[in-house]
Amino acid sequence: MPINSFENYPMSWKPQKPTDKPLYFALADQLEADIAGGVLLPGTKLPPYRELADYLDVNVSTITRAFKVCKQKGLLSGTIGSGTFVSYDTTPDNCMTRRTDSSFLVEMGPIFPRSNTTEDVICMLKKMIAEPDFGKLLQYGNSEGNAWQKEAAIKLIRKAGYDTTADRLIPATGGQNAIAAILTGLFRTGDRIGTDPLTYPGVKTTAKMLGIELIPIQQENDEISEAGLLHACKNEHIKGLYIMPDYQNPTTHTMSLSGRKMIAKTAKENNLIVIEDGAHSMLNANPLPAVASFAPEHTVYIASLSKTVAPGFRLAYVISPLQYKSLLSDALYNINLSLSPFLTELASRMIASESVDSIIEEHRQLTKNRNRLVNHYLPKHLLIGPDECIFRWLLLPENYTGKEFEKLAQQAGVQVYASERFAVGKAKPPAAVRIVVTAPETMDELRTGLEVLKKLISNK
Amino acid sequence: MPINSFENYPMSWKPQKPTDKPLYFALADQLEADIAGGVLLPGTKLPPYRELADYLDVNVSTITRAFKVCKQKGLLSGTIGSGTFVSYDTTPDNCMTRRTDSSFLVEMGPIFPRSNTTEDVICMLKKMIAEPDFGKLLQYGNSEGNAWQKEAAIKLIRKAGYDTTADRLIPATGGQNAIAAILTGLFRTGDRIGTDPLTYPGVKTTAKMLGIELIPIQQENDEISEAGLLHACKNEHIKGLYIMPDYQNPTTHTMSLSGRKMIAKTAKENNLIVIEDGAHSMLNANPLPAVASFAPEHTVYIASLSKTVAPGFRLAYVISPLQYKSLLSDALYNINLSLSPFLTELASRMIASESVDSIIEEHRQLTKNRNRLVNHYLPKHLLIGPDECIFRWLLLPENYTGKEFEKLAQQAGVQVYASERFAVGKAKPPAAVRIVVTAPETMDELRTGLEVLKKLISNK
DNA sequence: AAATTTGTCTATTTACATTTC
DNA sequence: GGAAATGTAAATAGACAAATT
Repeated sequence: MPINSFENYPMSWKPQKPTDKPLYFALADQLEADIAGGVLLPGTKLPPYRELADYLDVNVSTITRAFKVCKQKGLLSGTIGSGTFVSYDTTPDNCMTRRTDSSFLVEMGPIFPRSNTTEDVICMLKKMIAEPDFGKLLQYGNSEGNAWQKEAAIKLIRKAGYDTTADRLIPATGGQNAIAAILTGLFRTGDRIGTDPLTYPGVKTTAKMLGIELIPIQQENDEISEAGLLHACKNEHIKGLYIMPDYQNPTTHTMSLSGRKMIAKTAKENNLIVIEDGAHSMLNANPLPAVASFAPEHTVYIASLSKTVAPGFRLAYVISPLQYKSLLSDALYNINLSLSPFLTELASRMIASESVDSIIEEHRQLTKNRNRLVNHYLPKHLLIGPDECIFRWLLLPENYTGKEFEKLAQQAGVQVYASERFAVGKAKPPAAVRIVVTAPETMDELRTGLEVLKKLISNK
Repeated sequence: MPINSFENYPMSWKPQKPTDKPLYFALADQLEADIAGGVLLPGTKLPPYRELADYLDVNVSTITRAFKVCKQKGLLSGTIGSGTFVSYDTTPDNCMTRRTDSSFLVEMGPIFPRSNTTEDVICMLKKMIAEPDFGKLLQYGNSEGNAWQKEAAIKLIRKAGYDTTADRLIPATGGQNAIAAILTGLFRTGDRIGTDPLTYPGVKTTAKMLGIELIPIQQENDEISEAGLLHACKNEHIKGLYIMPDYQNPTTHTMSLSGRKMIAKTAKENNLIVIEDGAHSMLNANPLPAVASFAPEHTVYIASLSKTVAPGFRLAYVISPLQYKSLLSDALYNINLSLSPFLTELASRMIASESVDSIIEEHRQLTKNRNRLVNHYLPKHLLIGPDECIFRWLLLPENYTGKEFEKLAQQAGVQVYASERFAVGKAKPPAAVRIVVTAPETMDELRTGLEVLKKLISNK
């Protein structure tokens, strides 16, 4: 029997004690239902384990076990000393690809590059078809890709700030595919990975699916701090760290050289697996060296070739430390079996072609042009991010939350993504939204969208 | 302190008690190392939990926990009453795609279809390139695929024995990709899935990676028996069942109508998720109805379109019960983001084209022709499987194990796959190998391979 | 047929380390 | 700066159920 009566003490959550199901299981279920049902709001502090245990007349460990289930689902986030909180990173609708039913919306939500390579691709295709060996590309391929394809990739990746070798390359069908393979191949349910407090939602959903806990790392000057990282290594036992050093999604922040070196050093000293997502590194004409350059044996680098050069071709490379190569190869094999040799060949030829530099440059120009329009419409002091970045981070006036703004914008016909979509853990996300400047089909559409956003901001 | 001295009792495994690491962890590690190192051979019976606990002077539960880790890795397999055994399903080299360095080998190991559609594809490509909307196929696609593509797929899947609707279809990049998505989306670490005692290795490796335990189901007349399935539901708490009803890999068995109905019925009654792999269903000109036909709300059907019609195009469809649709869509999104719209369009057009029937028929003829040659070389009483199947199951004479035979064949220049590669759990796999008759590039190569196999069989 | 063997599972015990106040 | 609050995790206890003998 409970010793104290808690009827006088306000408890933020009062679960029922079940009779049929296992206790820990039933508690986890109730908690999940109450979070989903809005009974428990993000940021809510839950009662201490011992208090709950006392209230239900069970042992502390039973509470621990119940809460662990929810933590692996990304619903809770706790710290010794301060307590357990409901996470902000609930992701009801996280779809990042274009909705089919929303042609009436100005789309500035999901990240779409806008590069027109149609003519070049057609030209390349015609050449390929005419070659005598074309038929071979329609059979099953080997899983590795061939030598010249890798060399072409290496040449391109060098431009993104990482100089590597062919024996470390493993092809994947796009950056998200690479992330999924890395998380399944190198991590297991219950493992923890550090991230920025706001991070790419594709990592959030995948980690959630696999039961991997994401731990937000404390920042300083908008990037991961040494103290925060060390703290997470020591106290949260993180096994890996996911970062996007160039034009971080969604904050657009580019990590300093010293920050990169610090992460490399810390990774080596604490045997961390750094997952470095180079998704946007190619946008930069003069990128800083990748973290992988400083710690190649502790960094898995993701080079997404589809973004600028060959959109829609679904080709990325994982550049693996030698120690993890076979695990990663196996994981990619388990997920994909093999890539389409035809598509790989086509994408590789595009990458290796003479026009590749001009394609990239053209894309940069287009992005700058669009951003000029964005700068024109939106107030400078609220708009974060350089003109080369294909998305911007828009801070909101007082009394808006990102979520509210997203909804209002949607009602006004413009899709943007609120900061809540990117939030990891219990910390309240800032009032901000991400706007993808290259997503609207035309300049006119972009203008329409910006006008709506401008009006919404001025209203408050 | 241990009460008894076990020095007089032979214990099949005597672990060290560690001092530094956690007990359960260290024990799991030792066990894994000893299995990998050959100290513990497949089939070995380990000491009972209580005996080990007594010997190490720890609690039974500690042993349970240590062994659980290994079970999730597929290394152990235990039953109440009979004890714990080292599994046969160790998979050192399970790569099913063509090796790059083995052009000197006659390849009859991995499953390659051999269908020549080059001319048709070139024709289709030329048409597509000329169309004004071609450029759209090079952008990011929506994740769902469009309506006519789905209709084309449905028409084809109907020929494989399952009549379904477009709202259940989710595209994937090939059958293995579909399996990975189903296992990550609908199952979690620690869940159990029933399989045939010999099953497709792609499921084995993926399950192992995800910590999902595969439970072999007892058979009767070469297919899963009702008693065996019920037993696994009740006692092993399986949450799913993986089956390949047509030309089962590797035994070539095609499941009876009553077997299909039994599985559908049992799945409904026990709320099982049946994963029905239709990989080879299209090989059959008159297939029986799919299990999914009898239990559409409990069966996730995998329709692999790449195998016969569009090899190398990496297109498959997951046909999902409505209750699991969003979980599976999310999982495929997390793994792939989206498919290449270009490749999907190309493959879909091939599937929808008028020549699709003749392509399939041609492939069937080719397979039959090759199998006639196989029948000619190998003894009838050892050779399992119909002439329409692209692989055969070769029983071996006494004193061979599959593994030994595979090795000898390899040394003689022929690659086949031993039964051990397909084995699940502790049961000793039969002495047999799988030979893929469509894998060799030419008829001559096939003949060369068969001559080698024939000689090896006669020698003993 | 009953007793014994054997694995499974939830909940508890206990020690521990960090953060907060 | 020390005590209290708080979460973590390994190991144990004990009830349970199936398979074997």
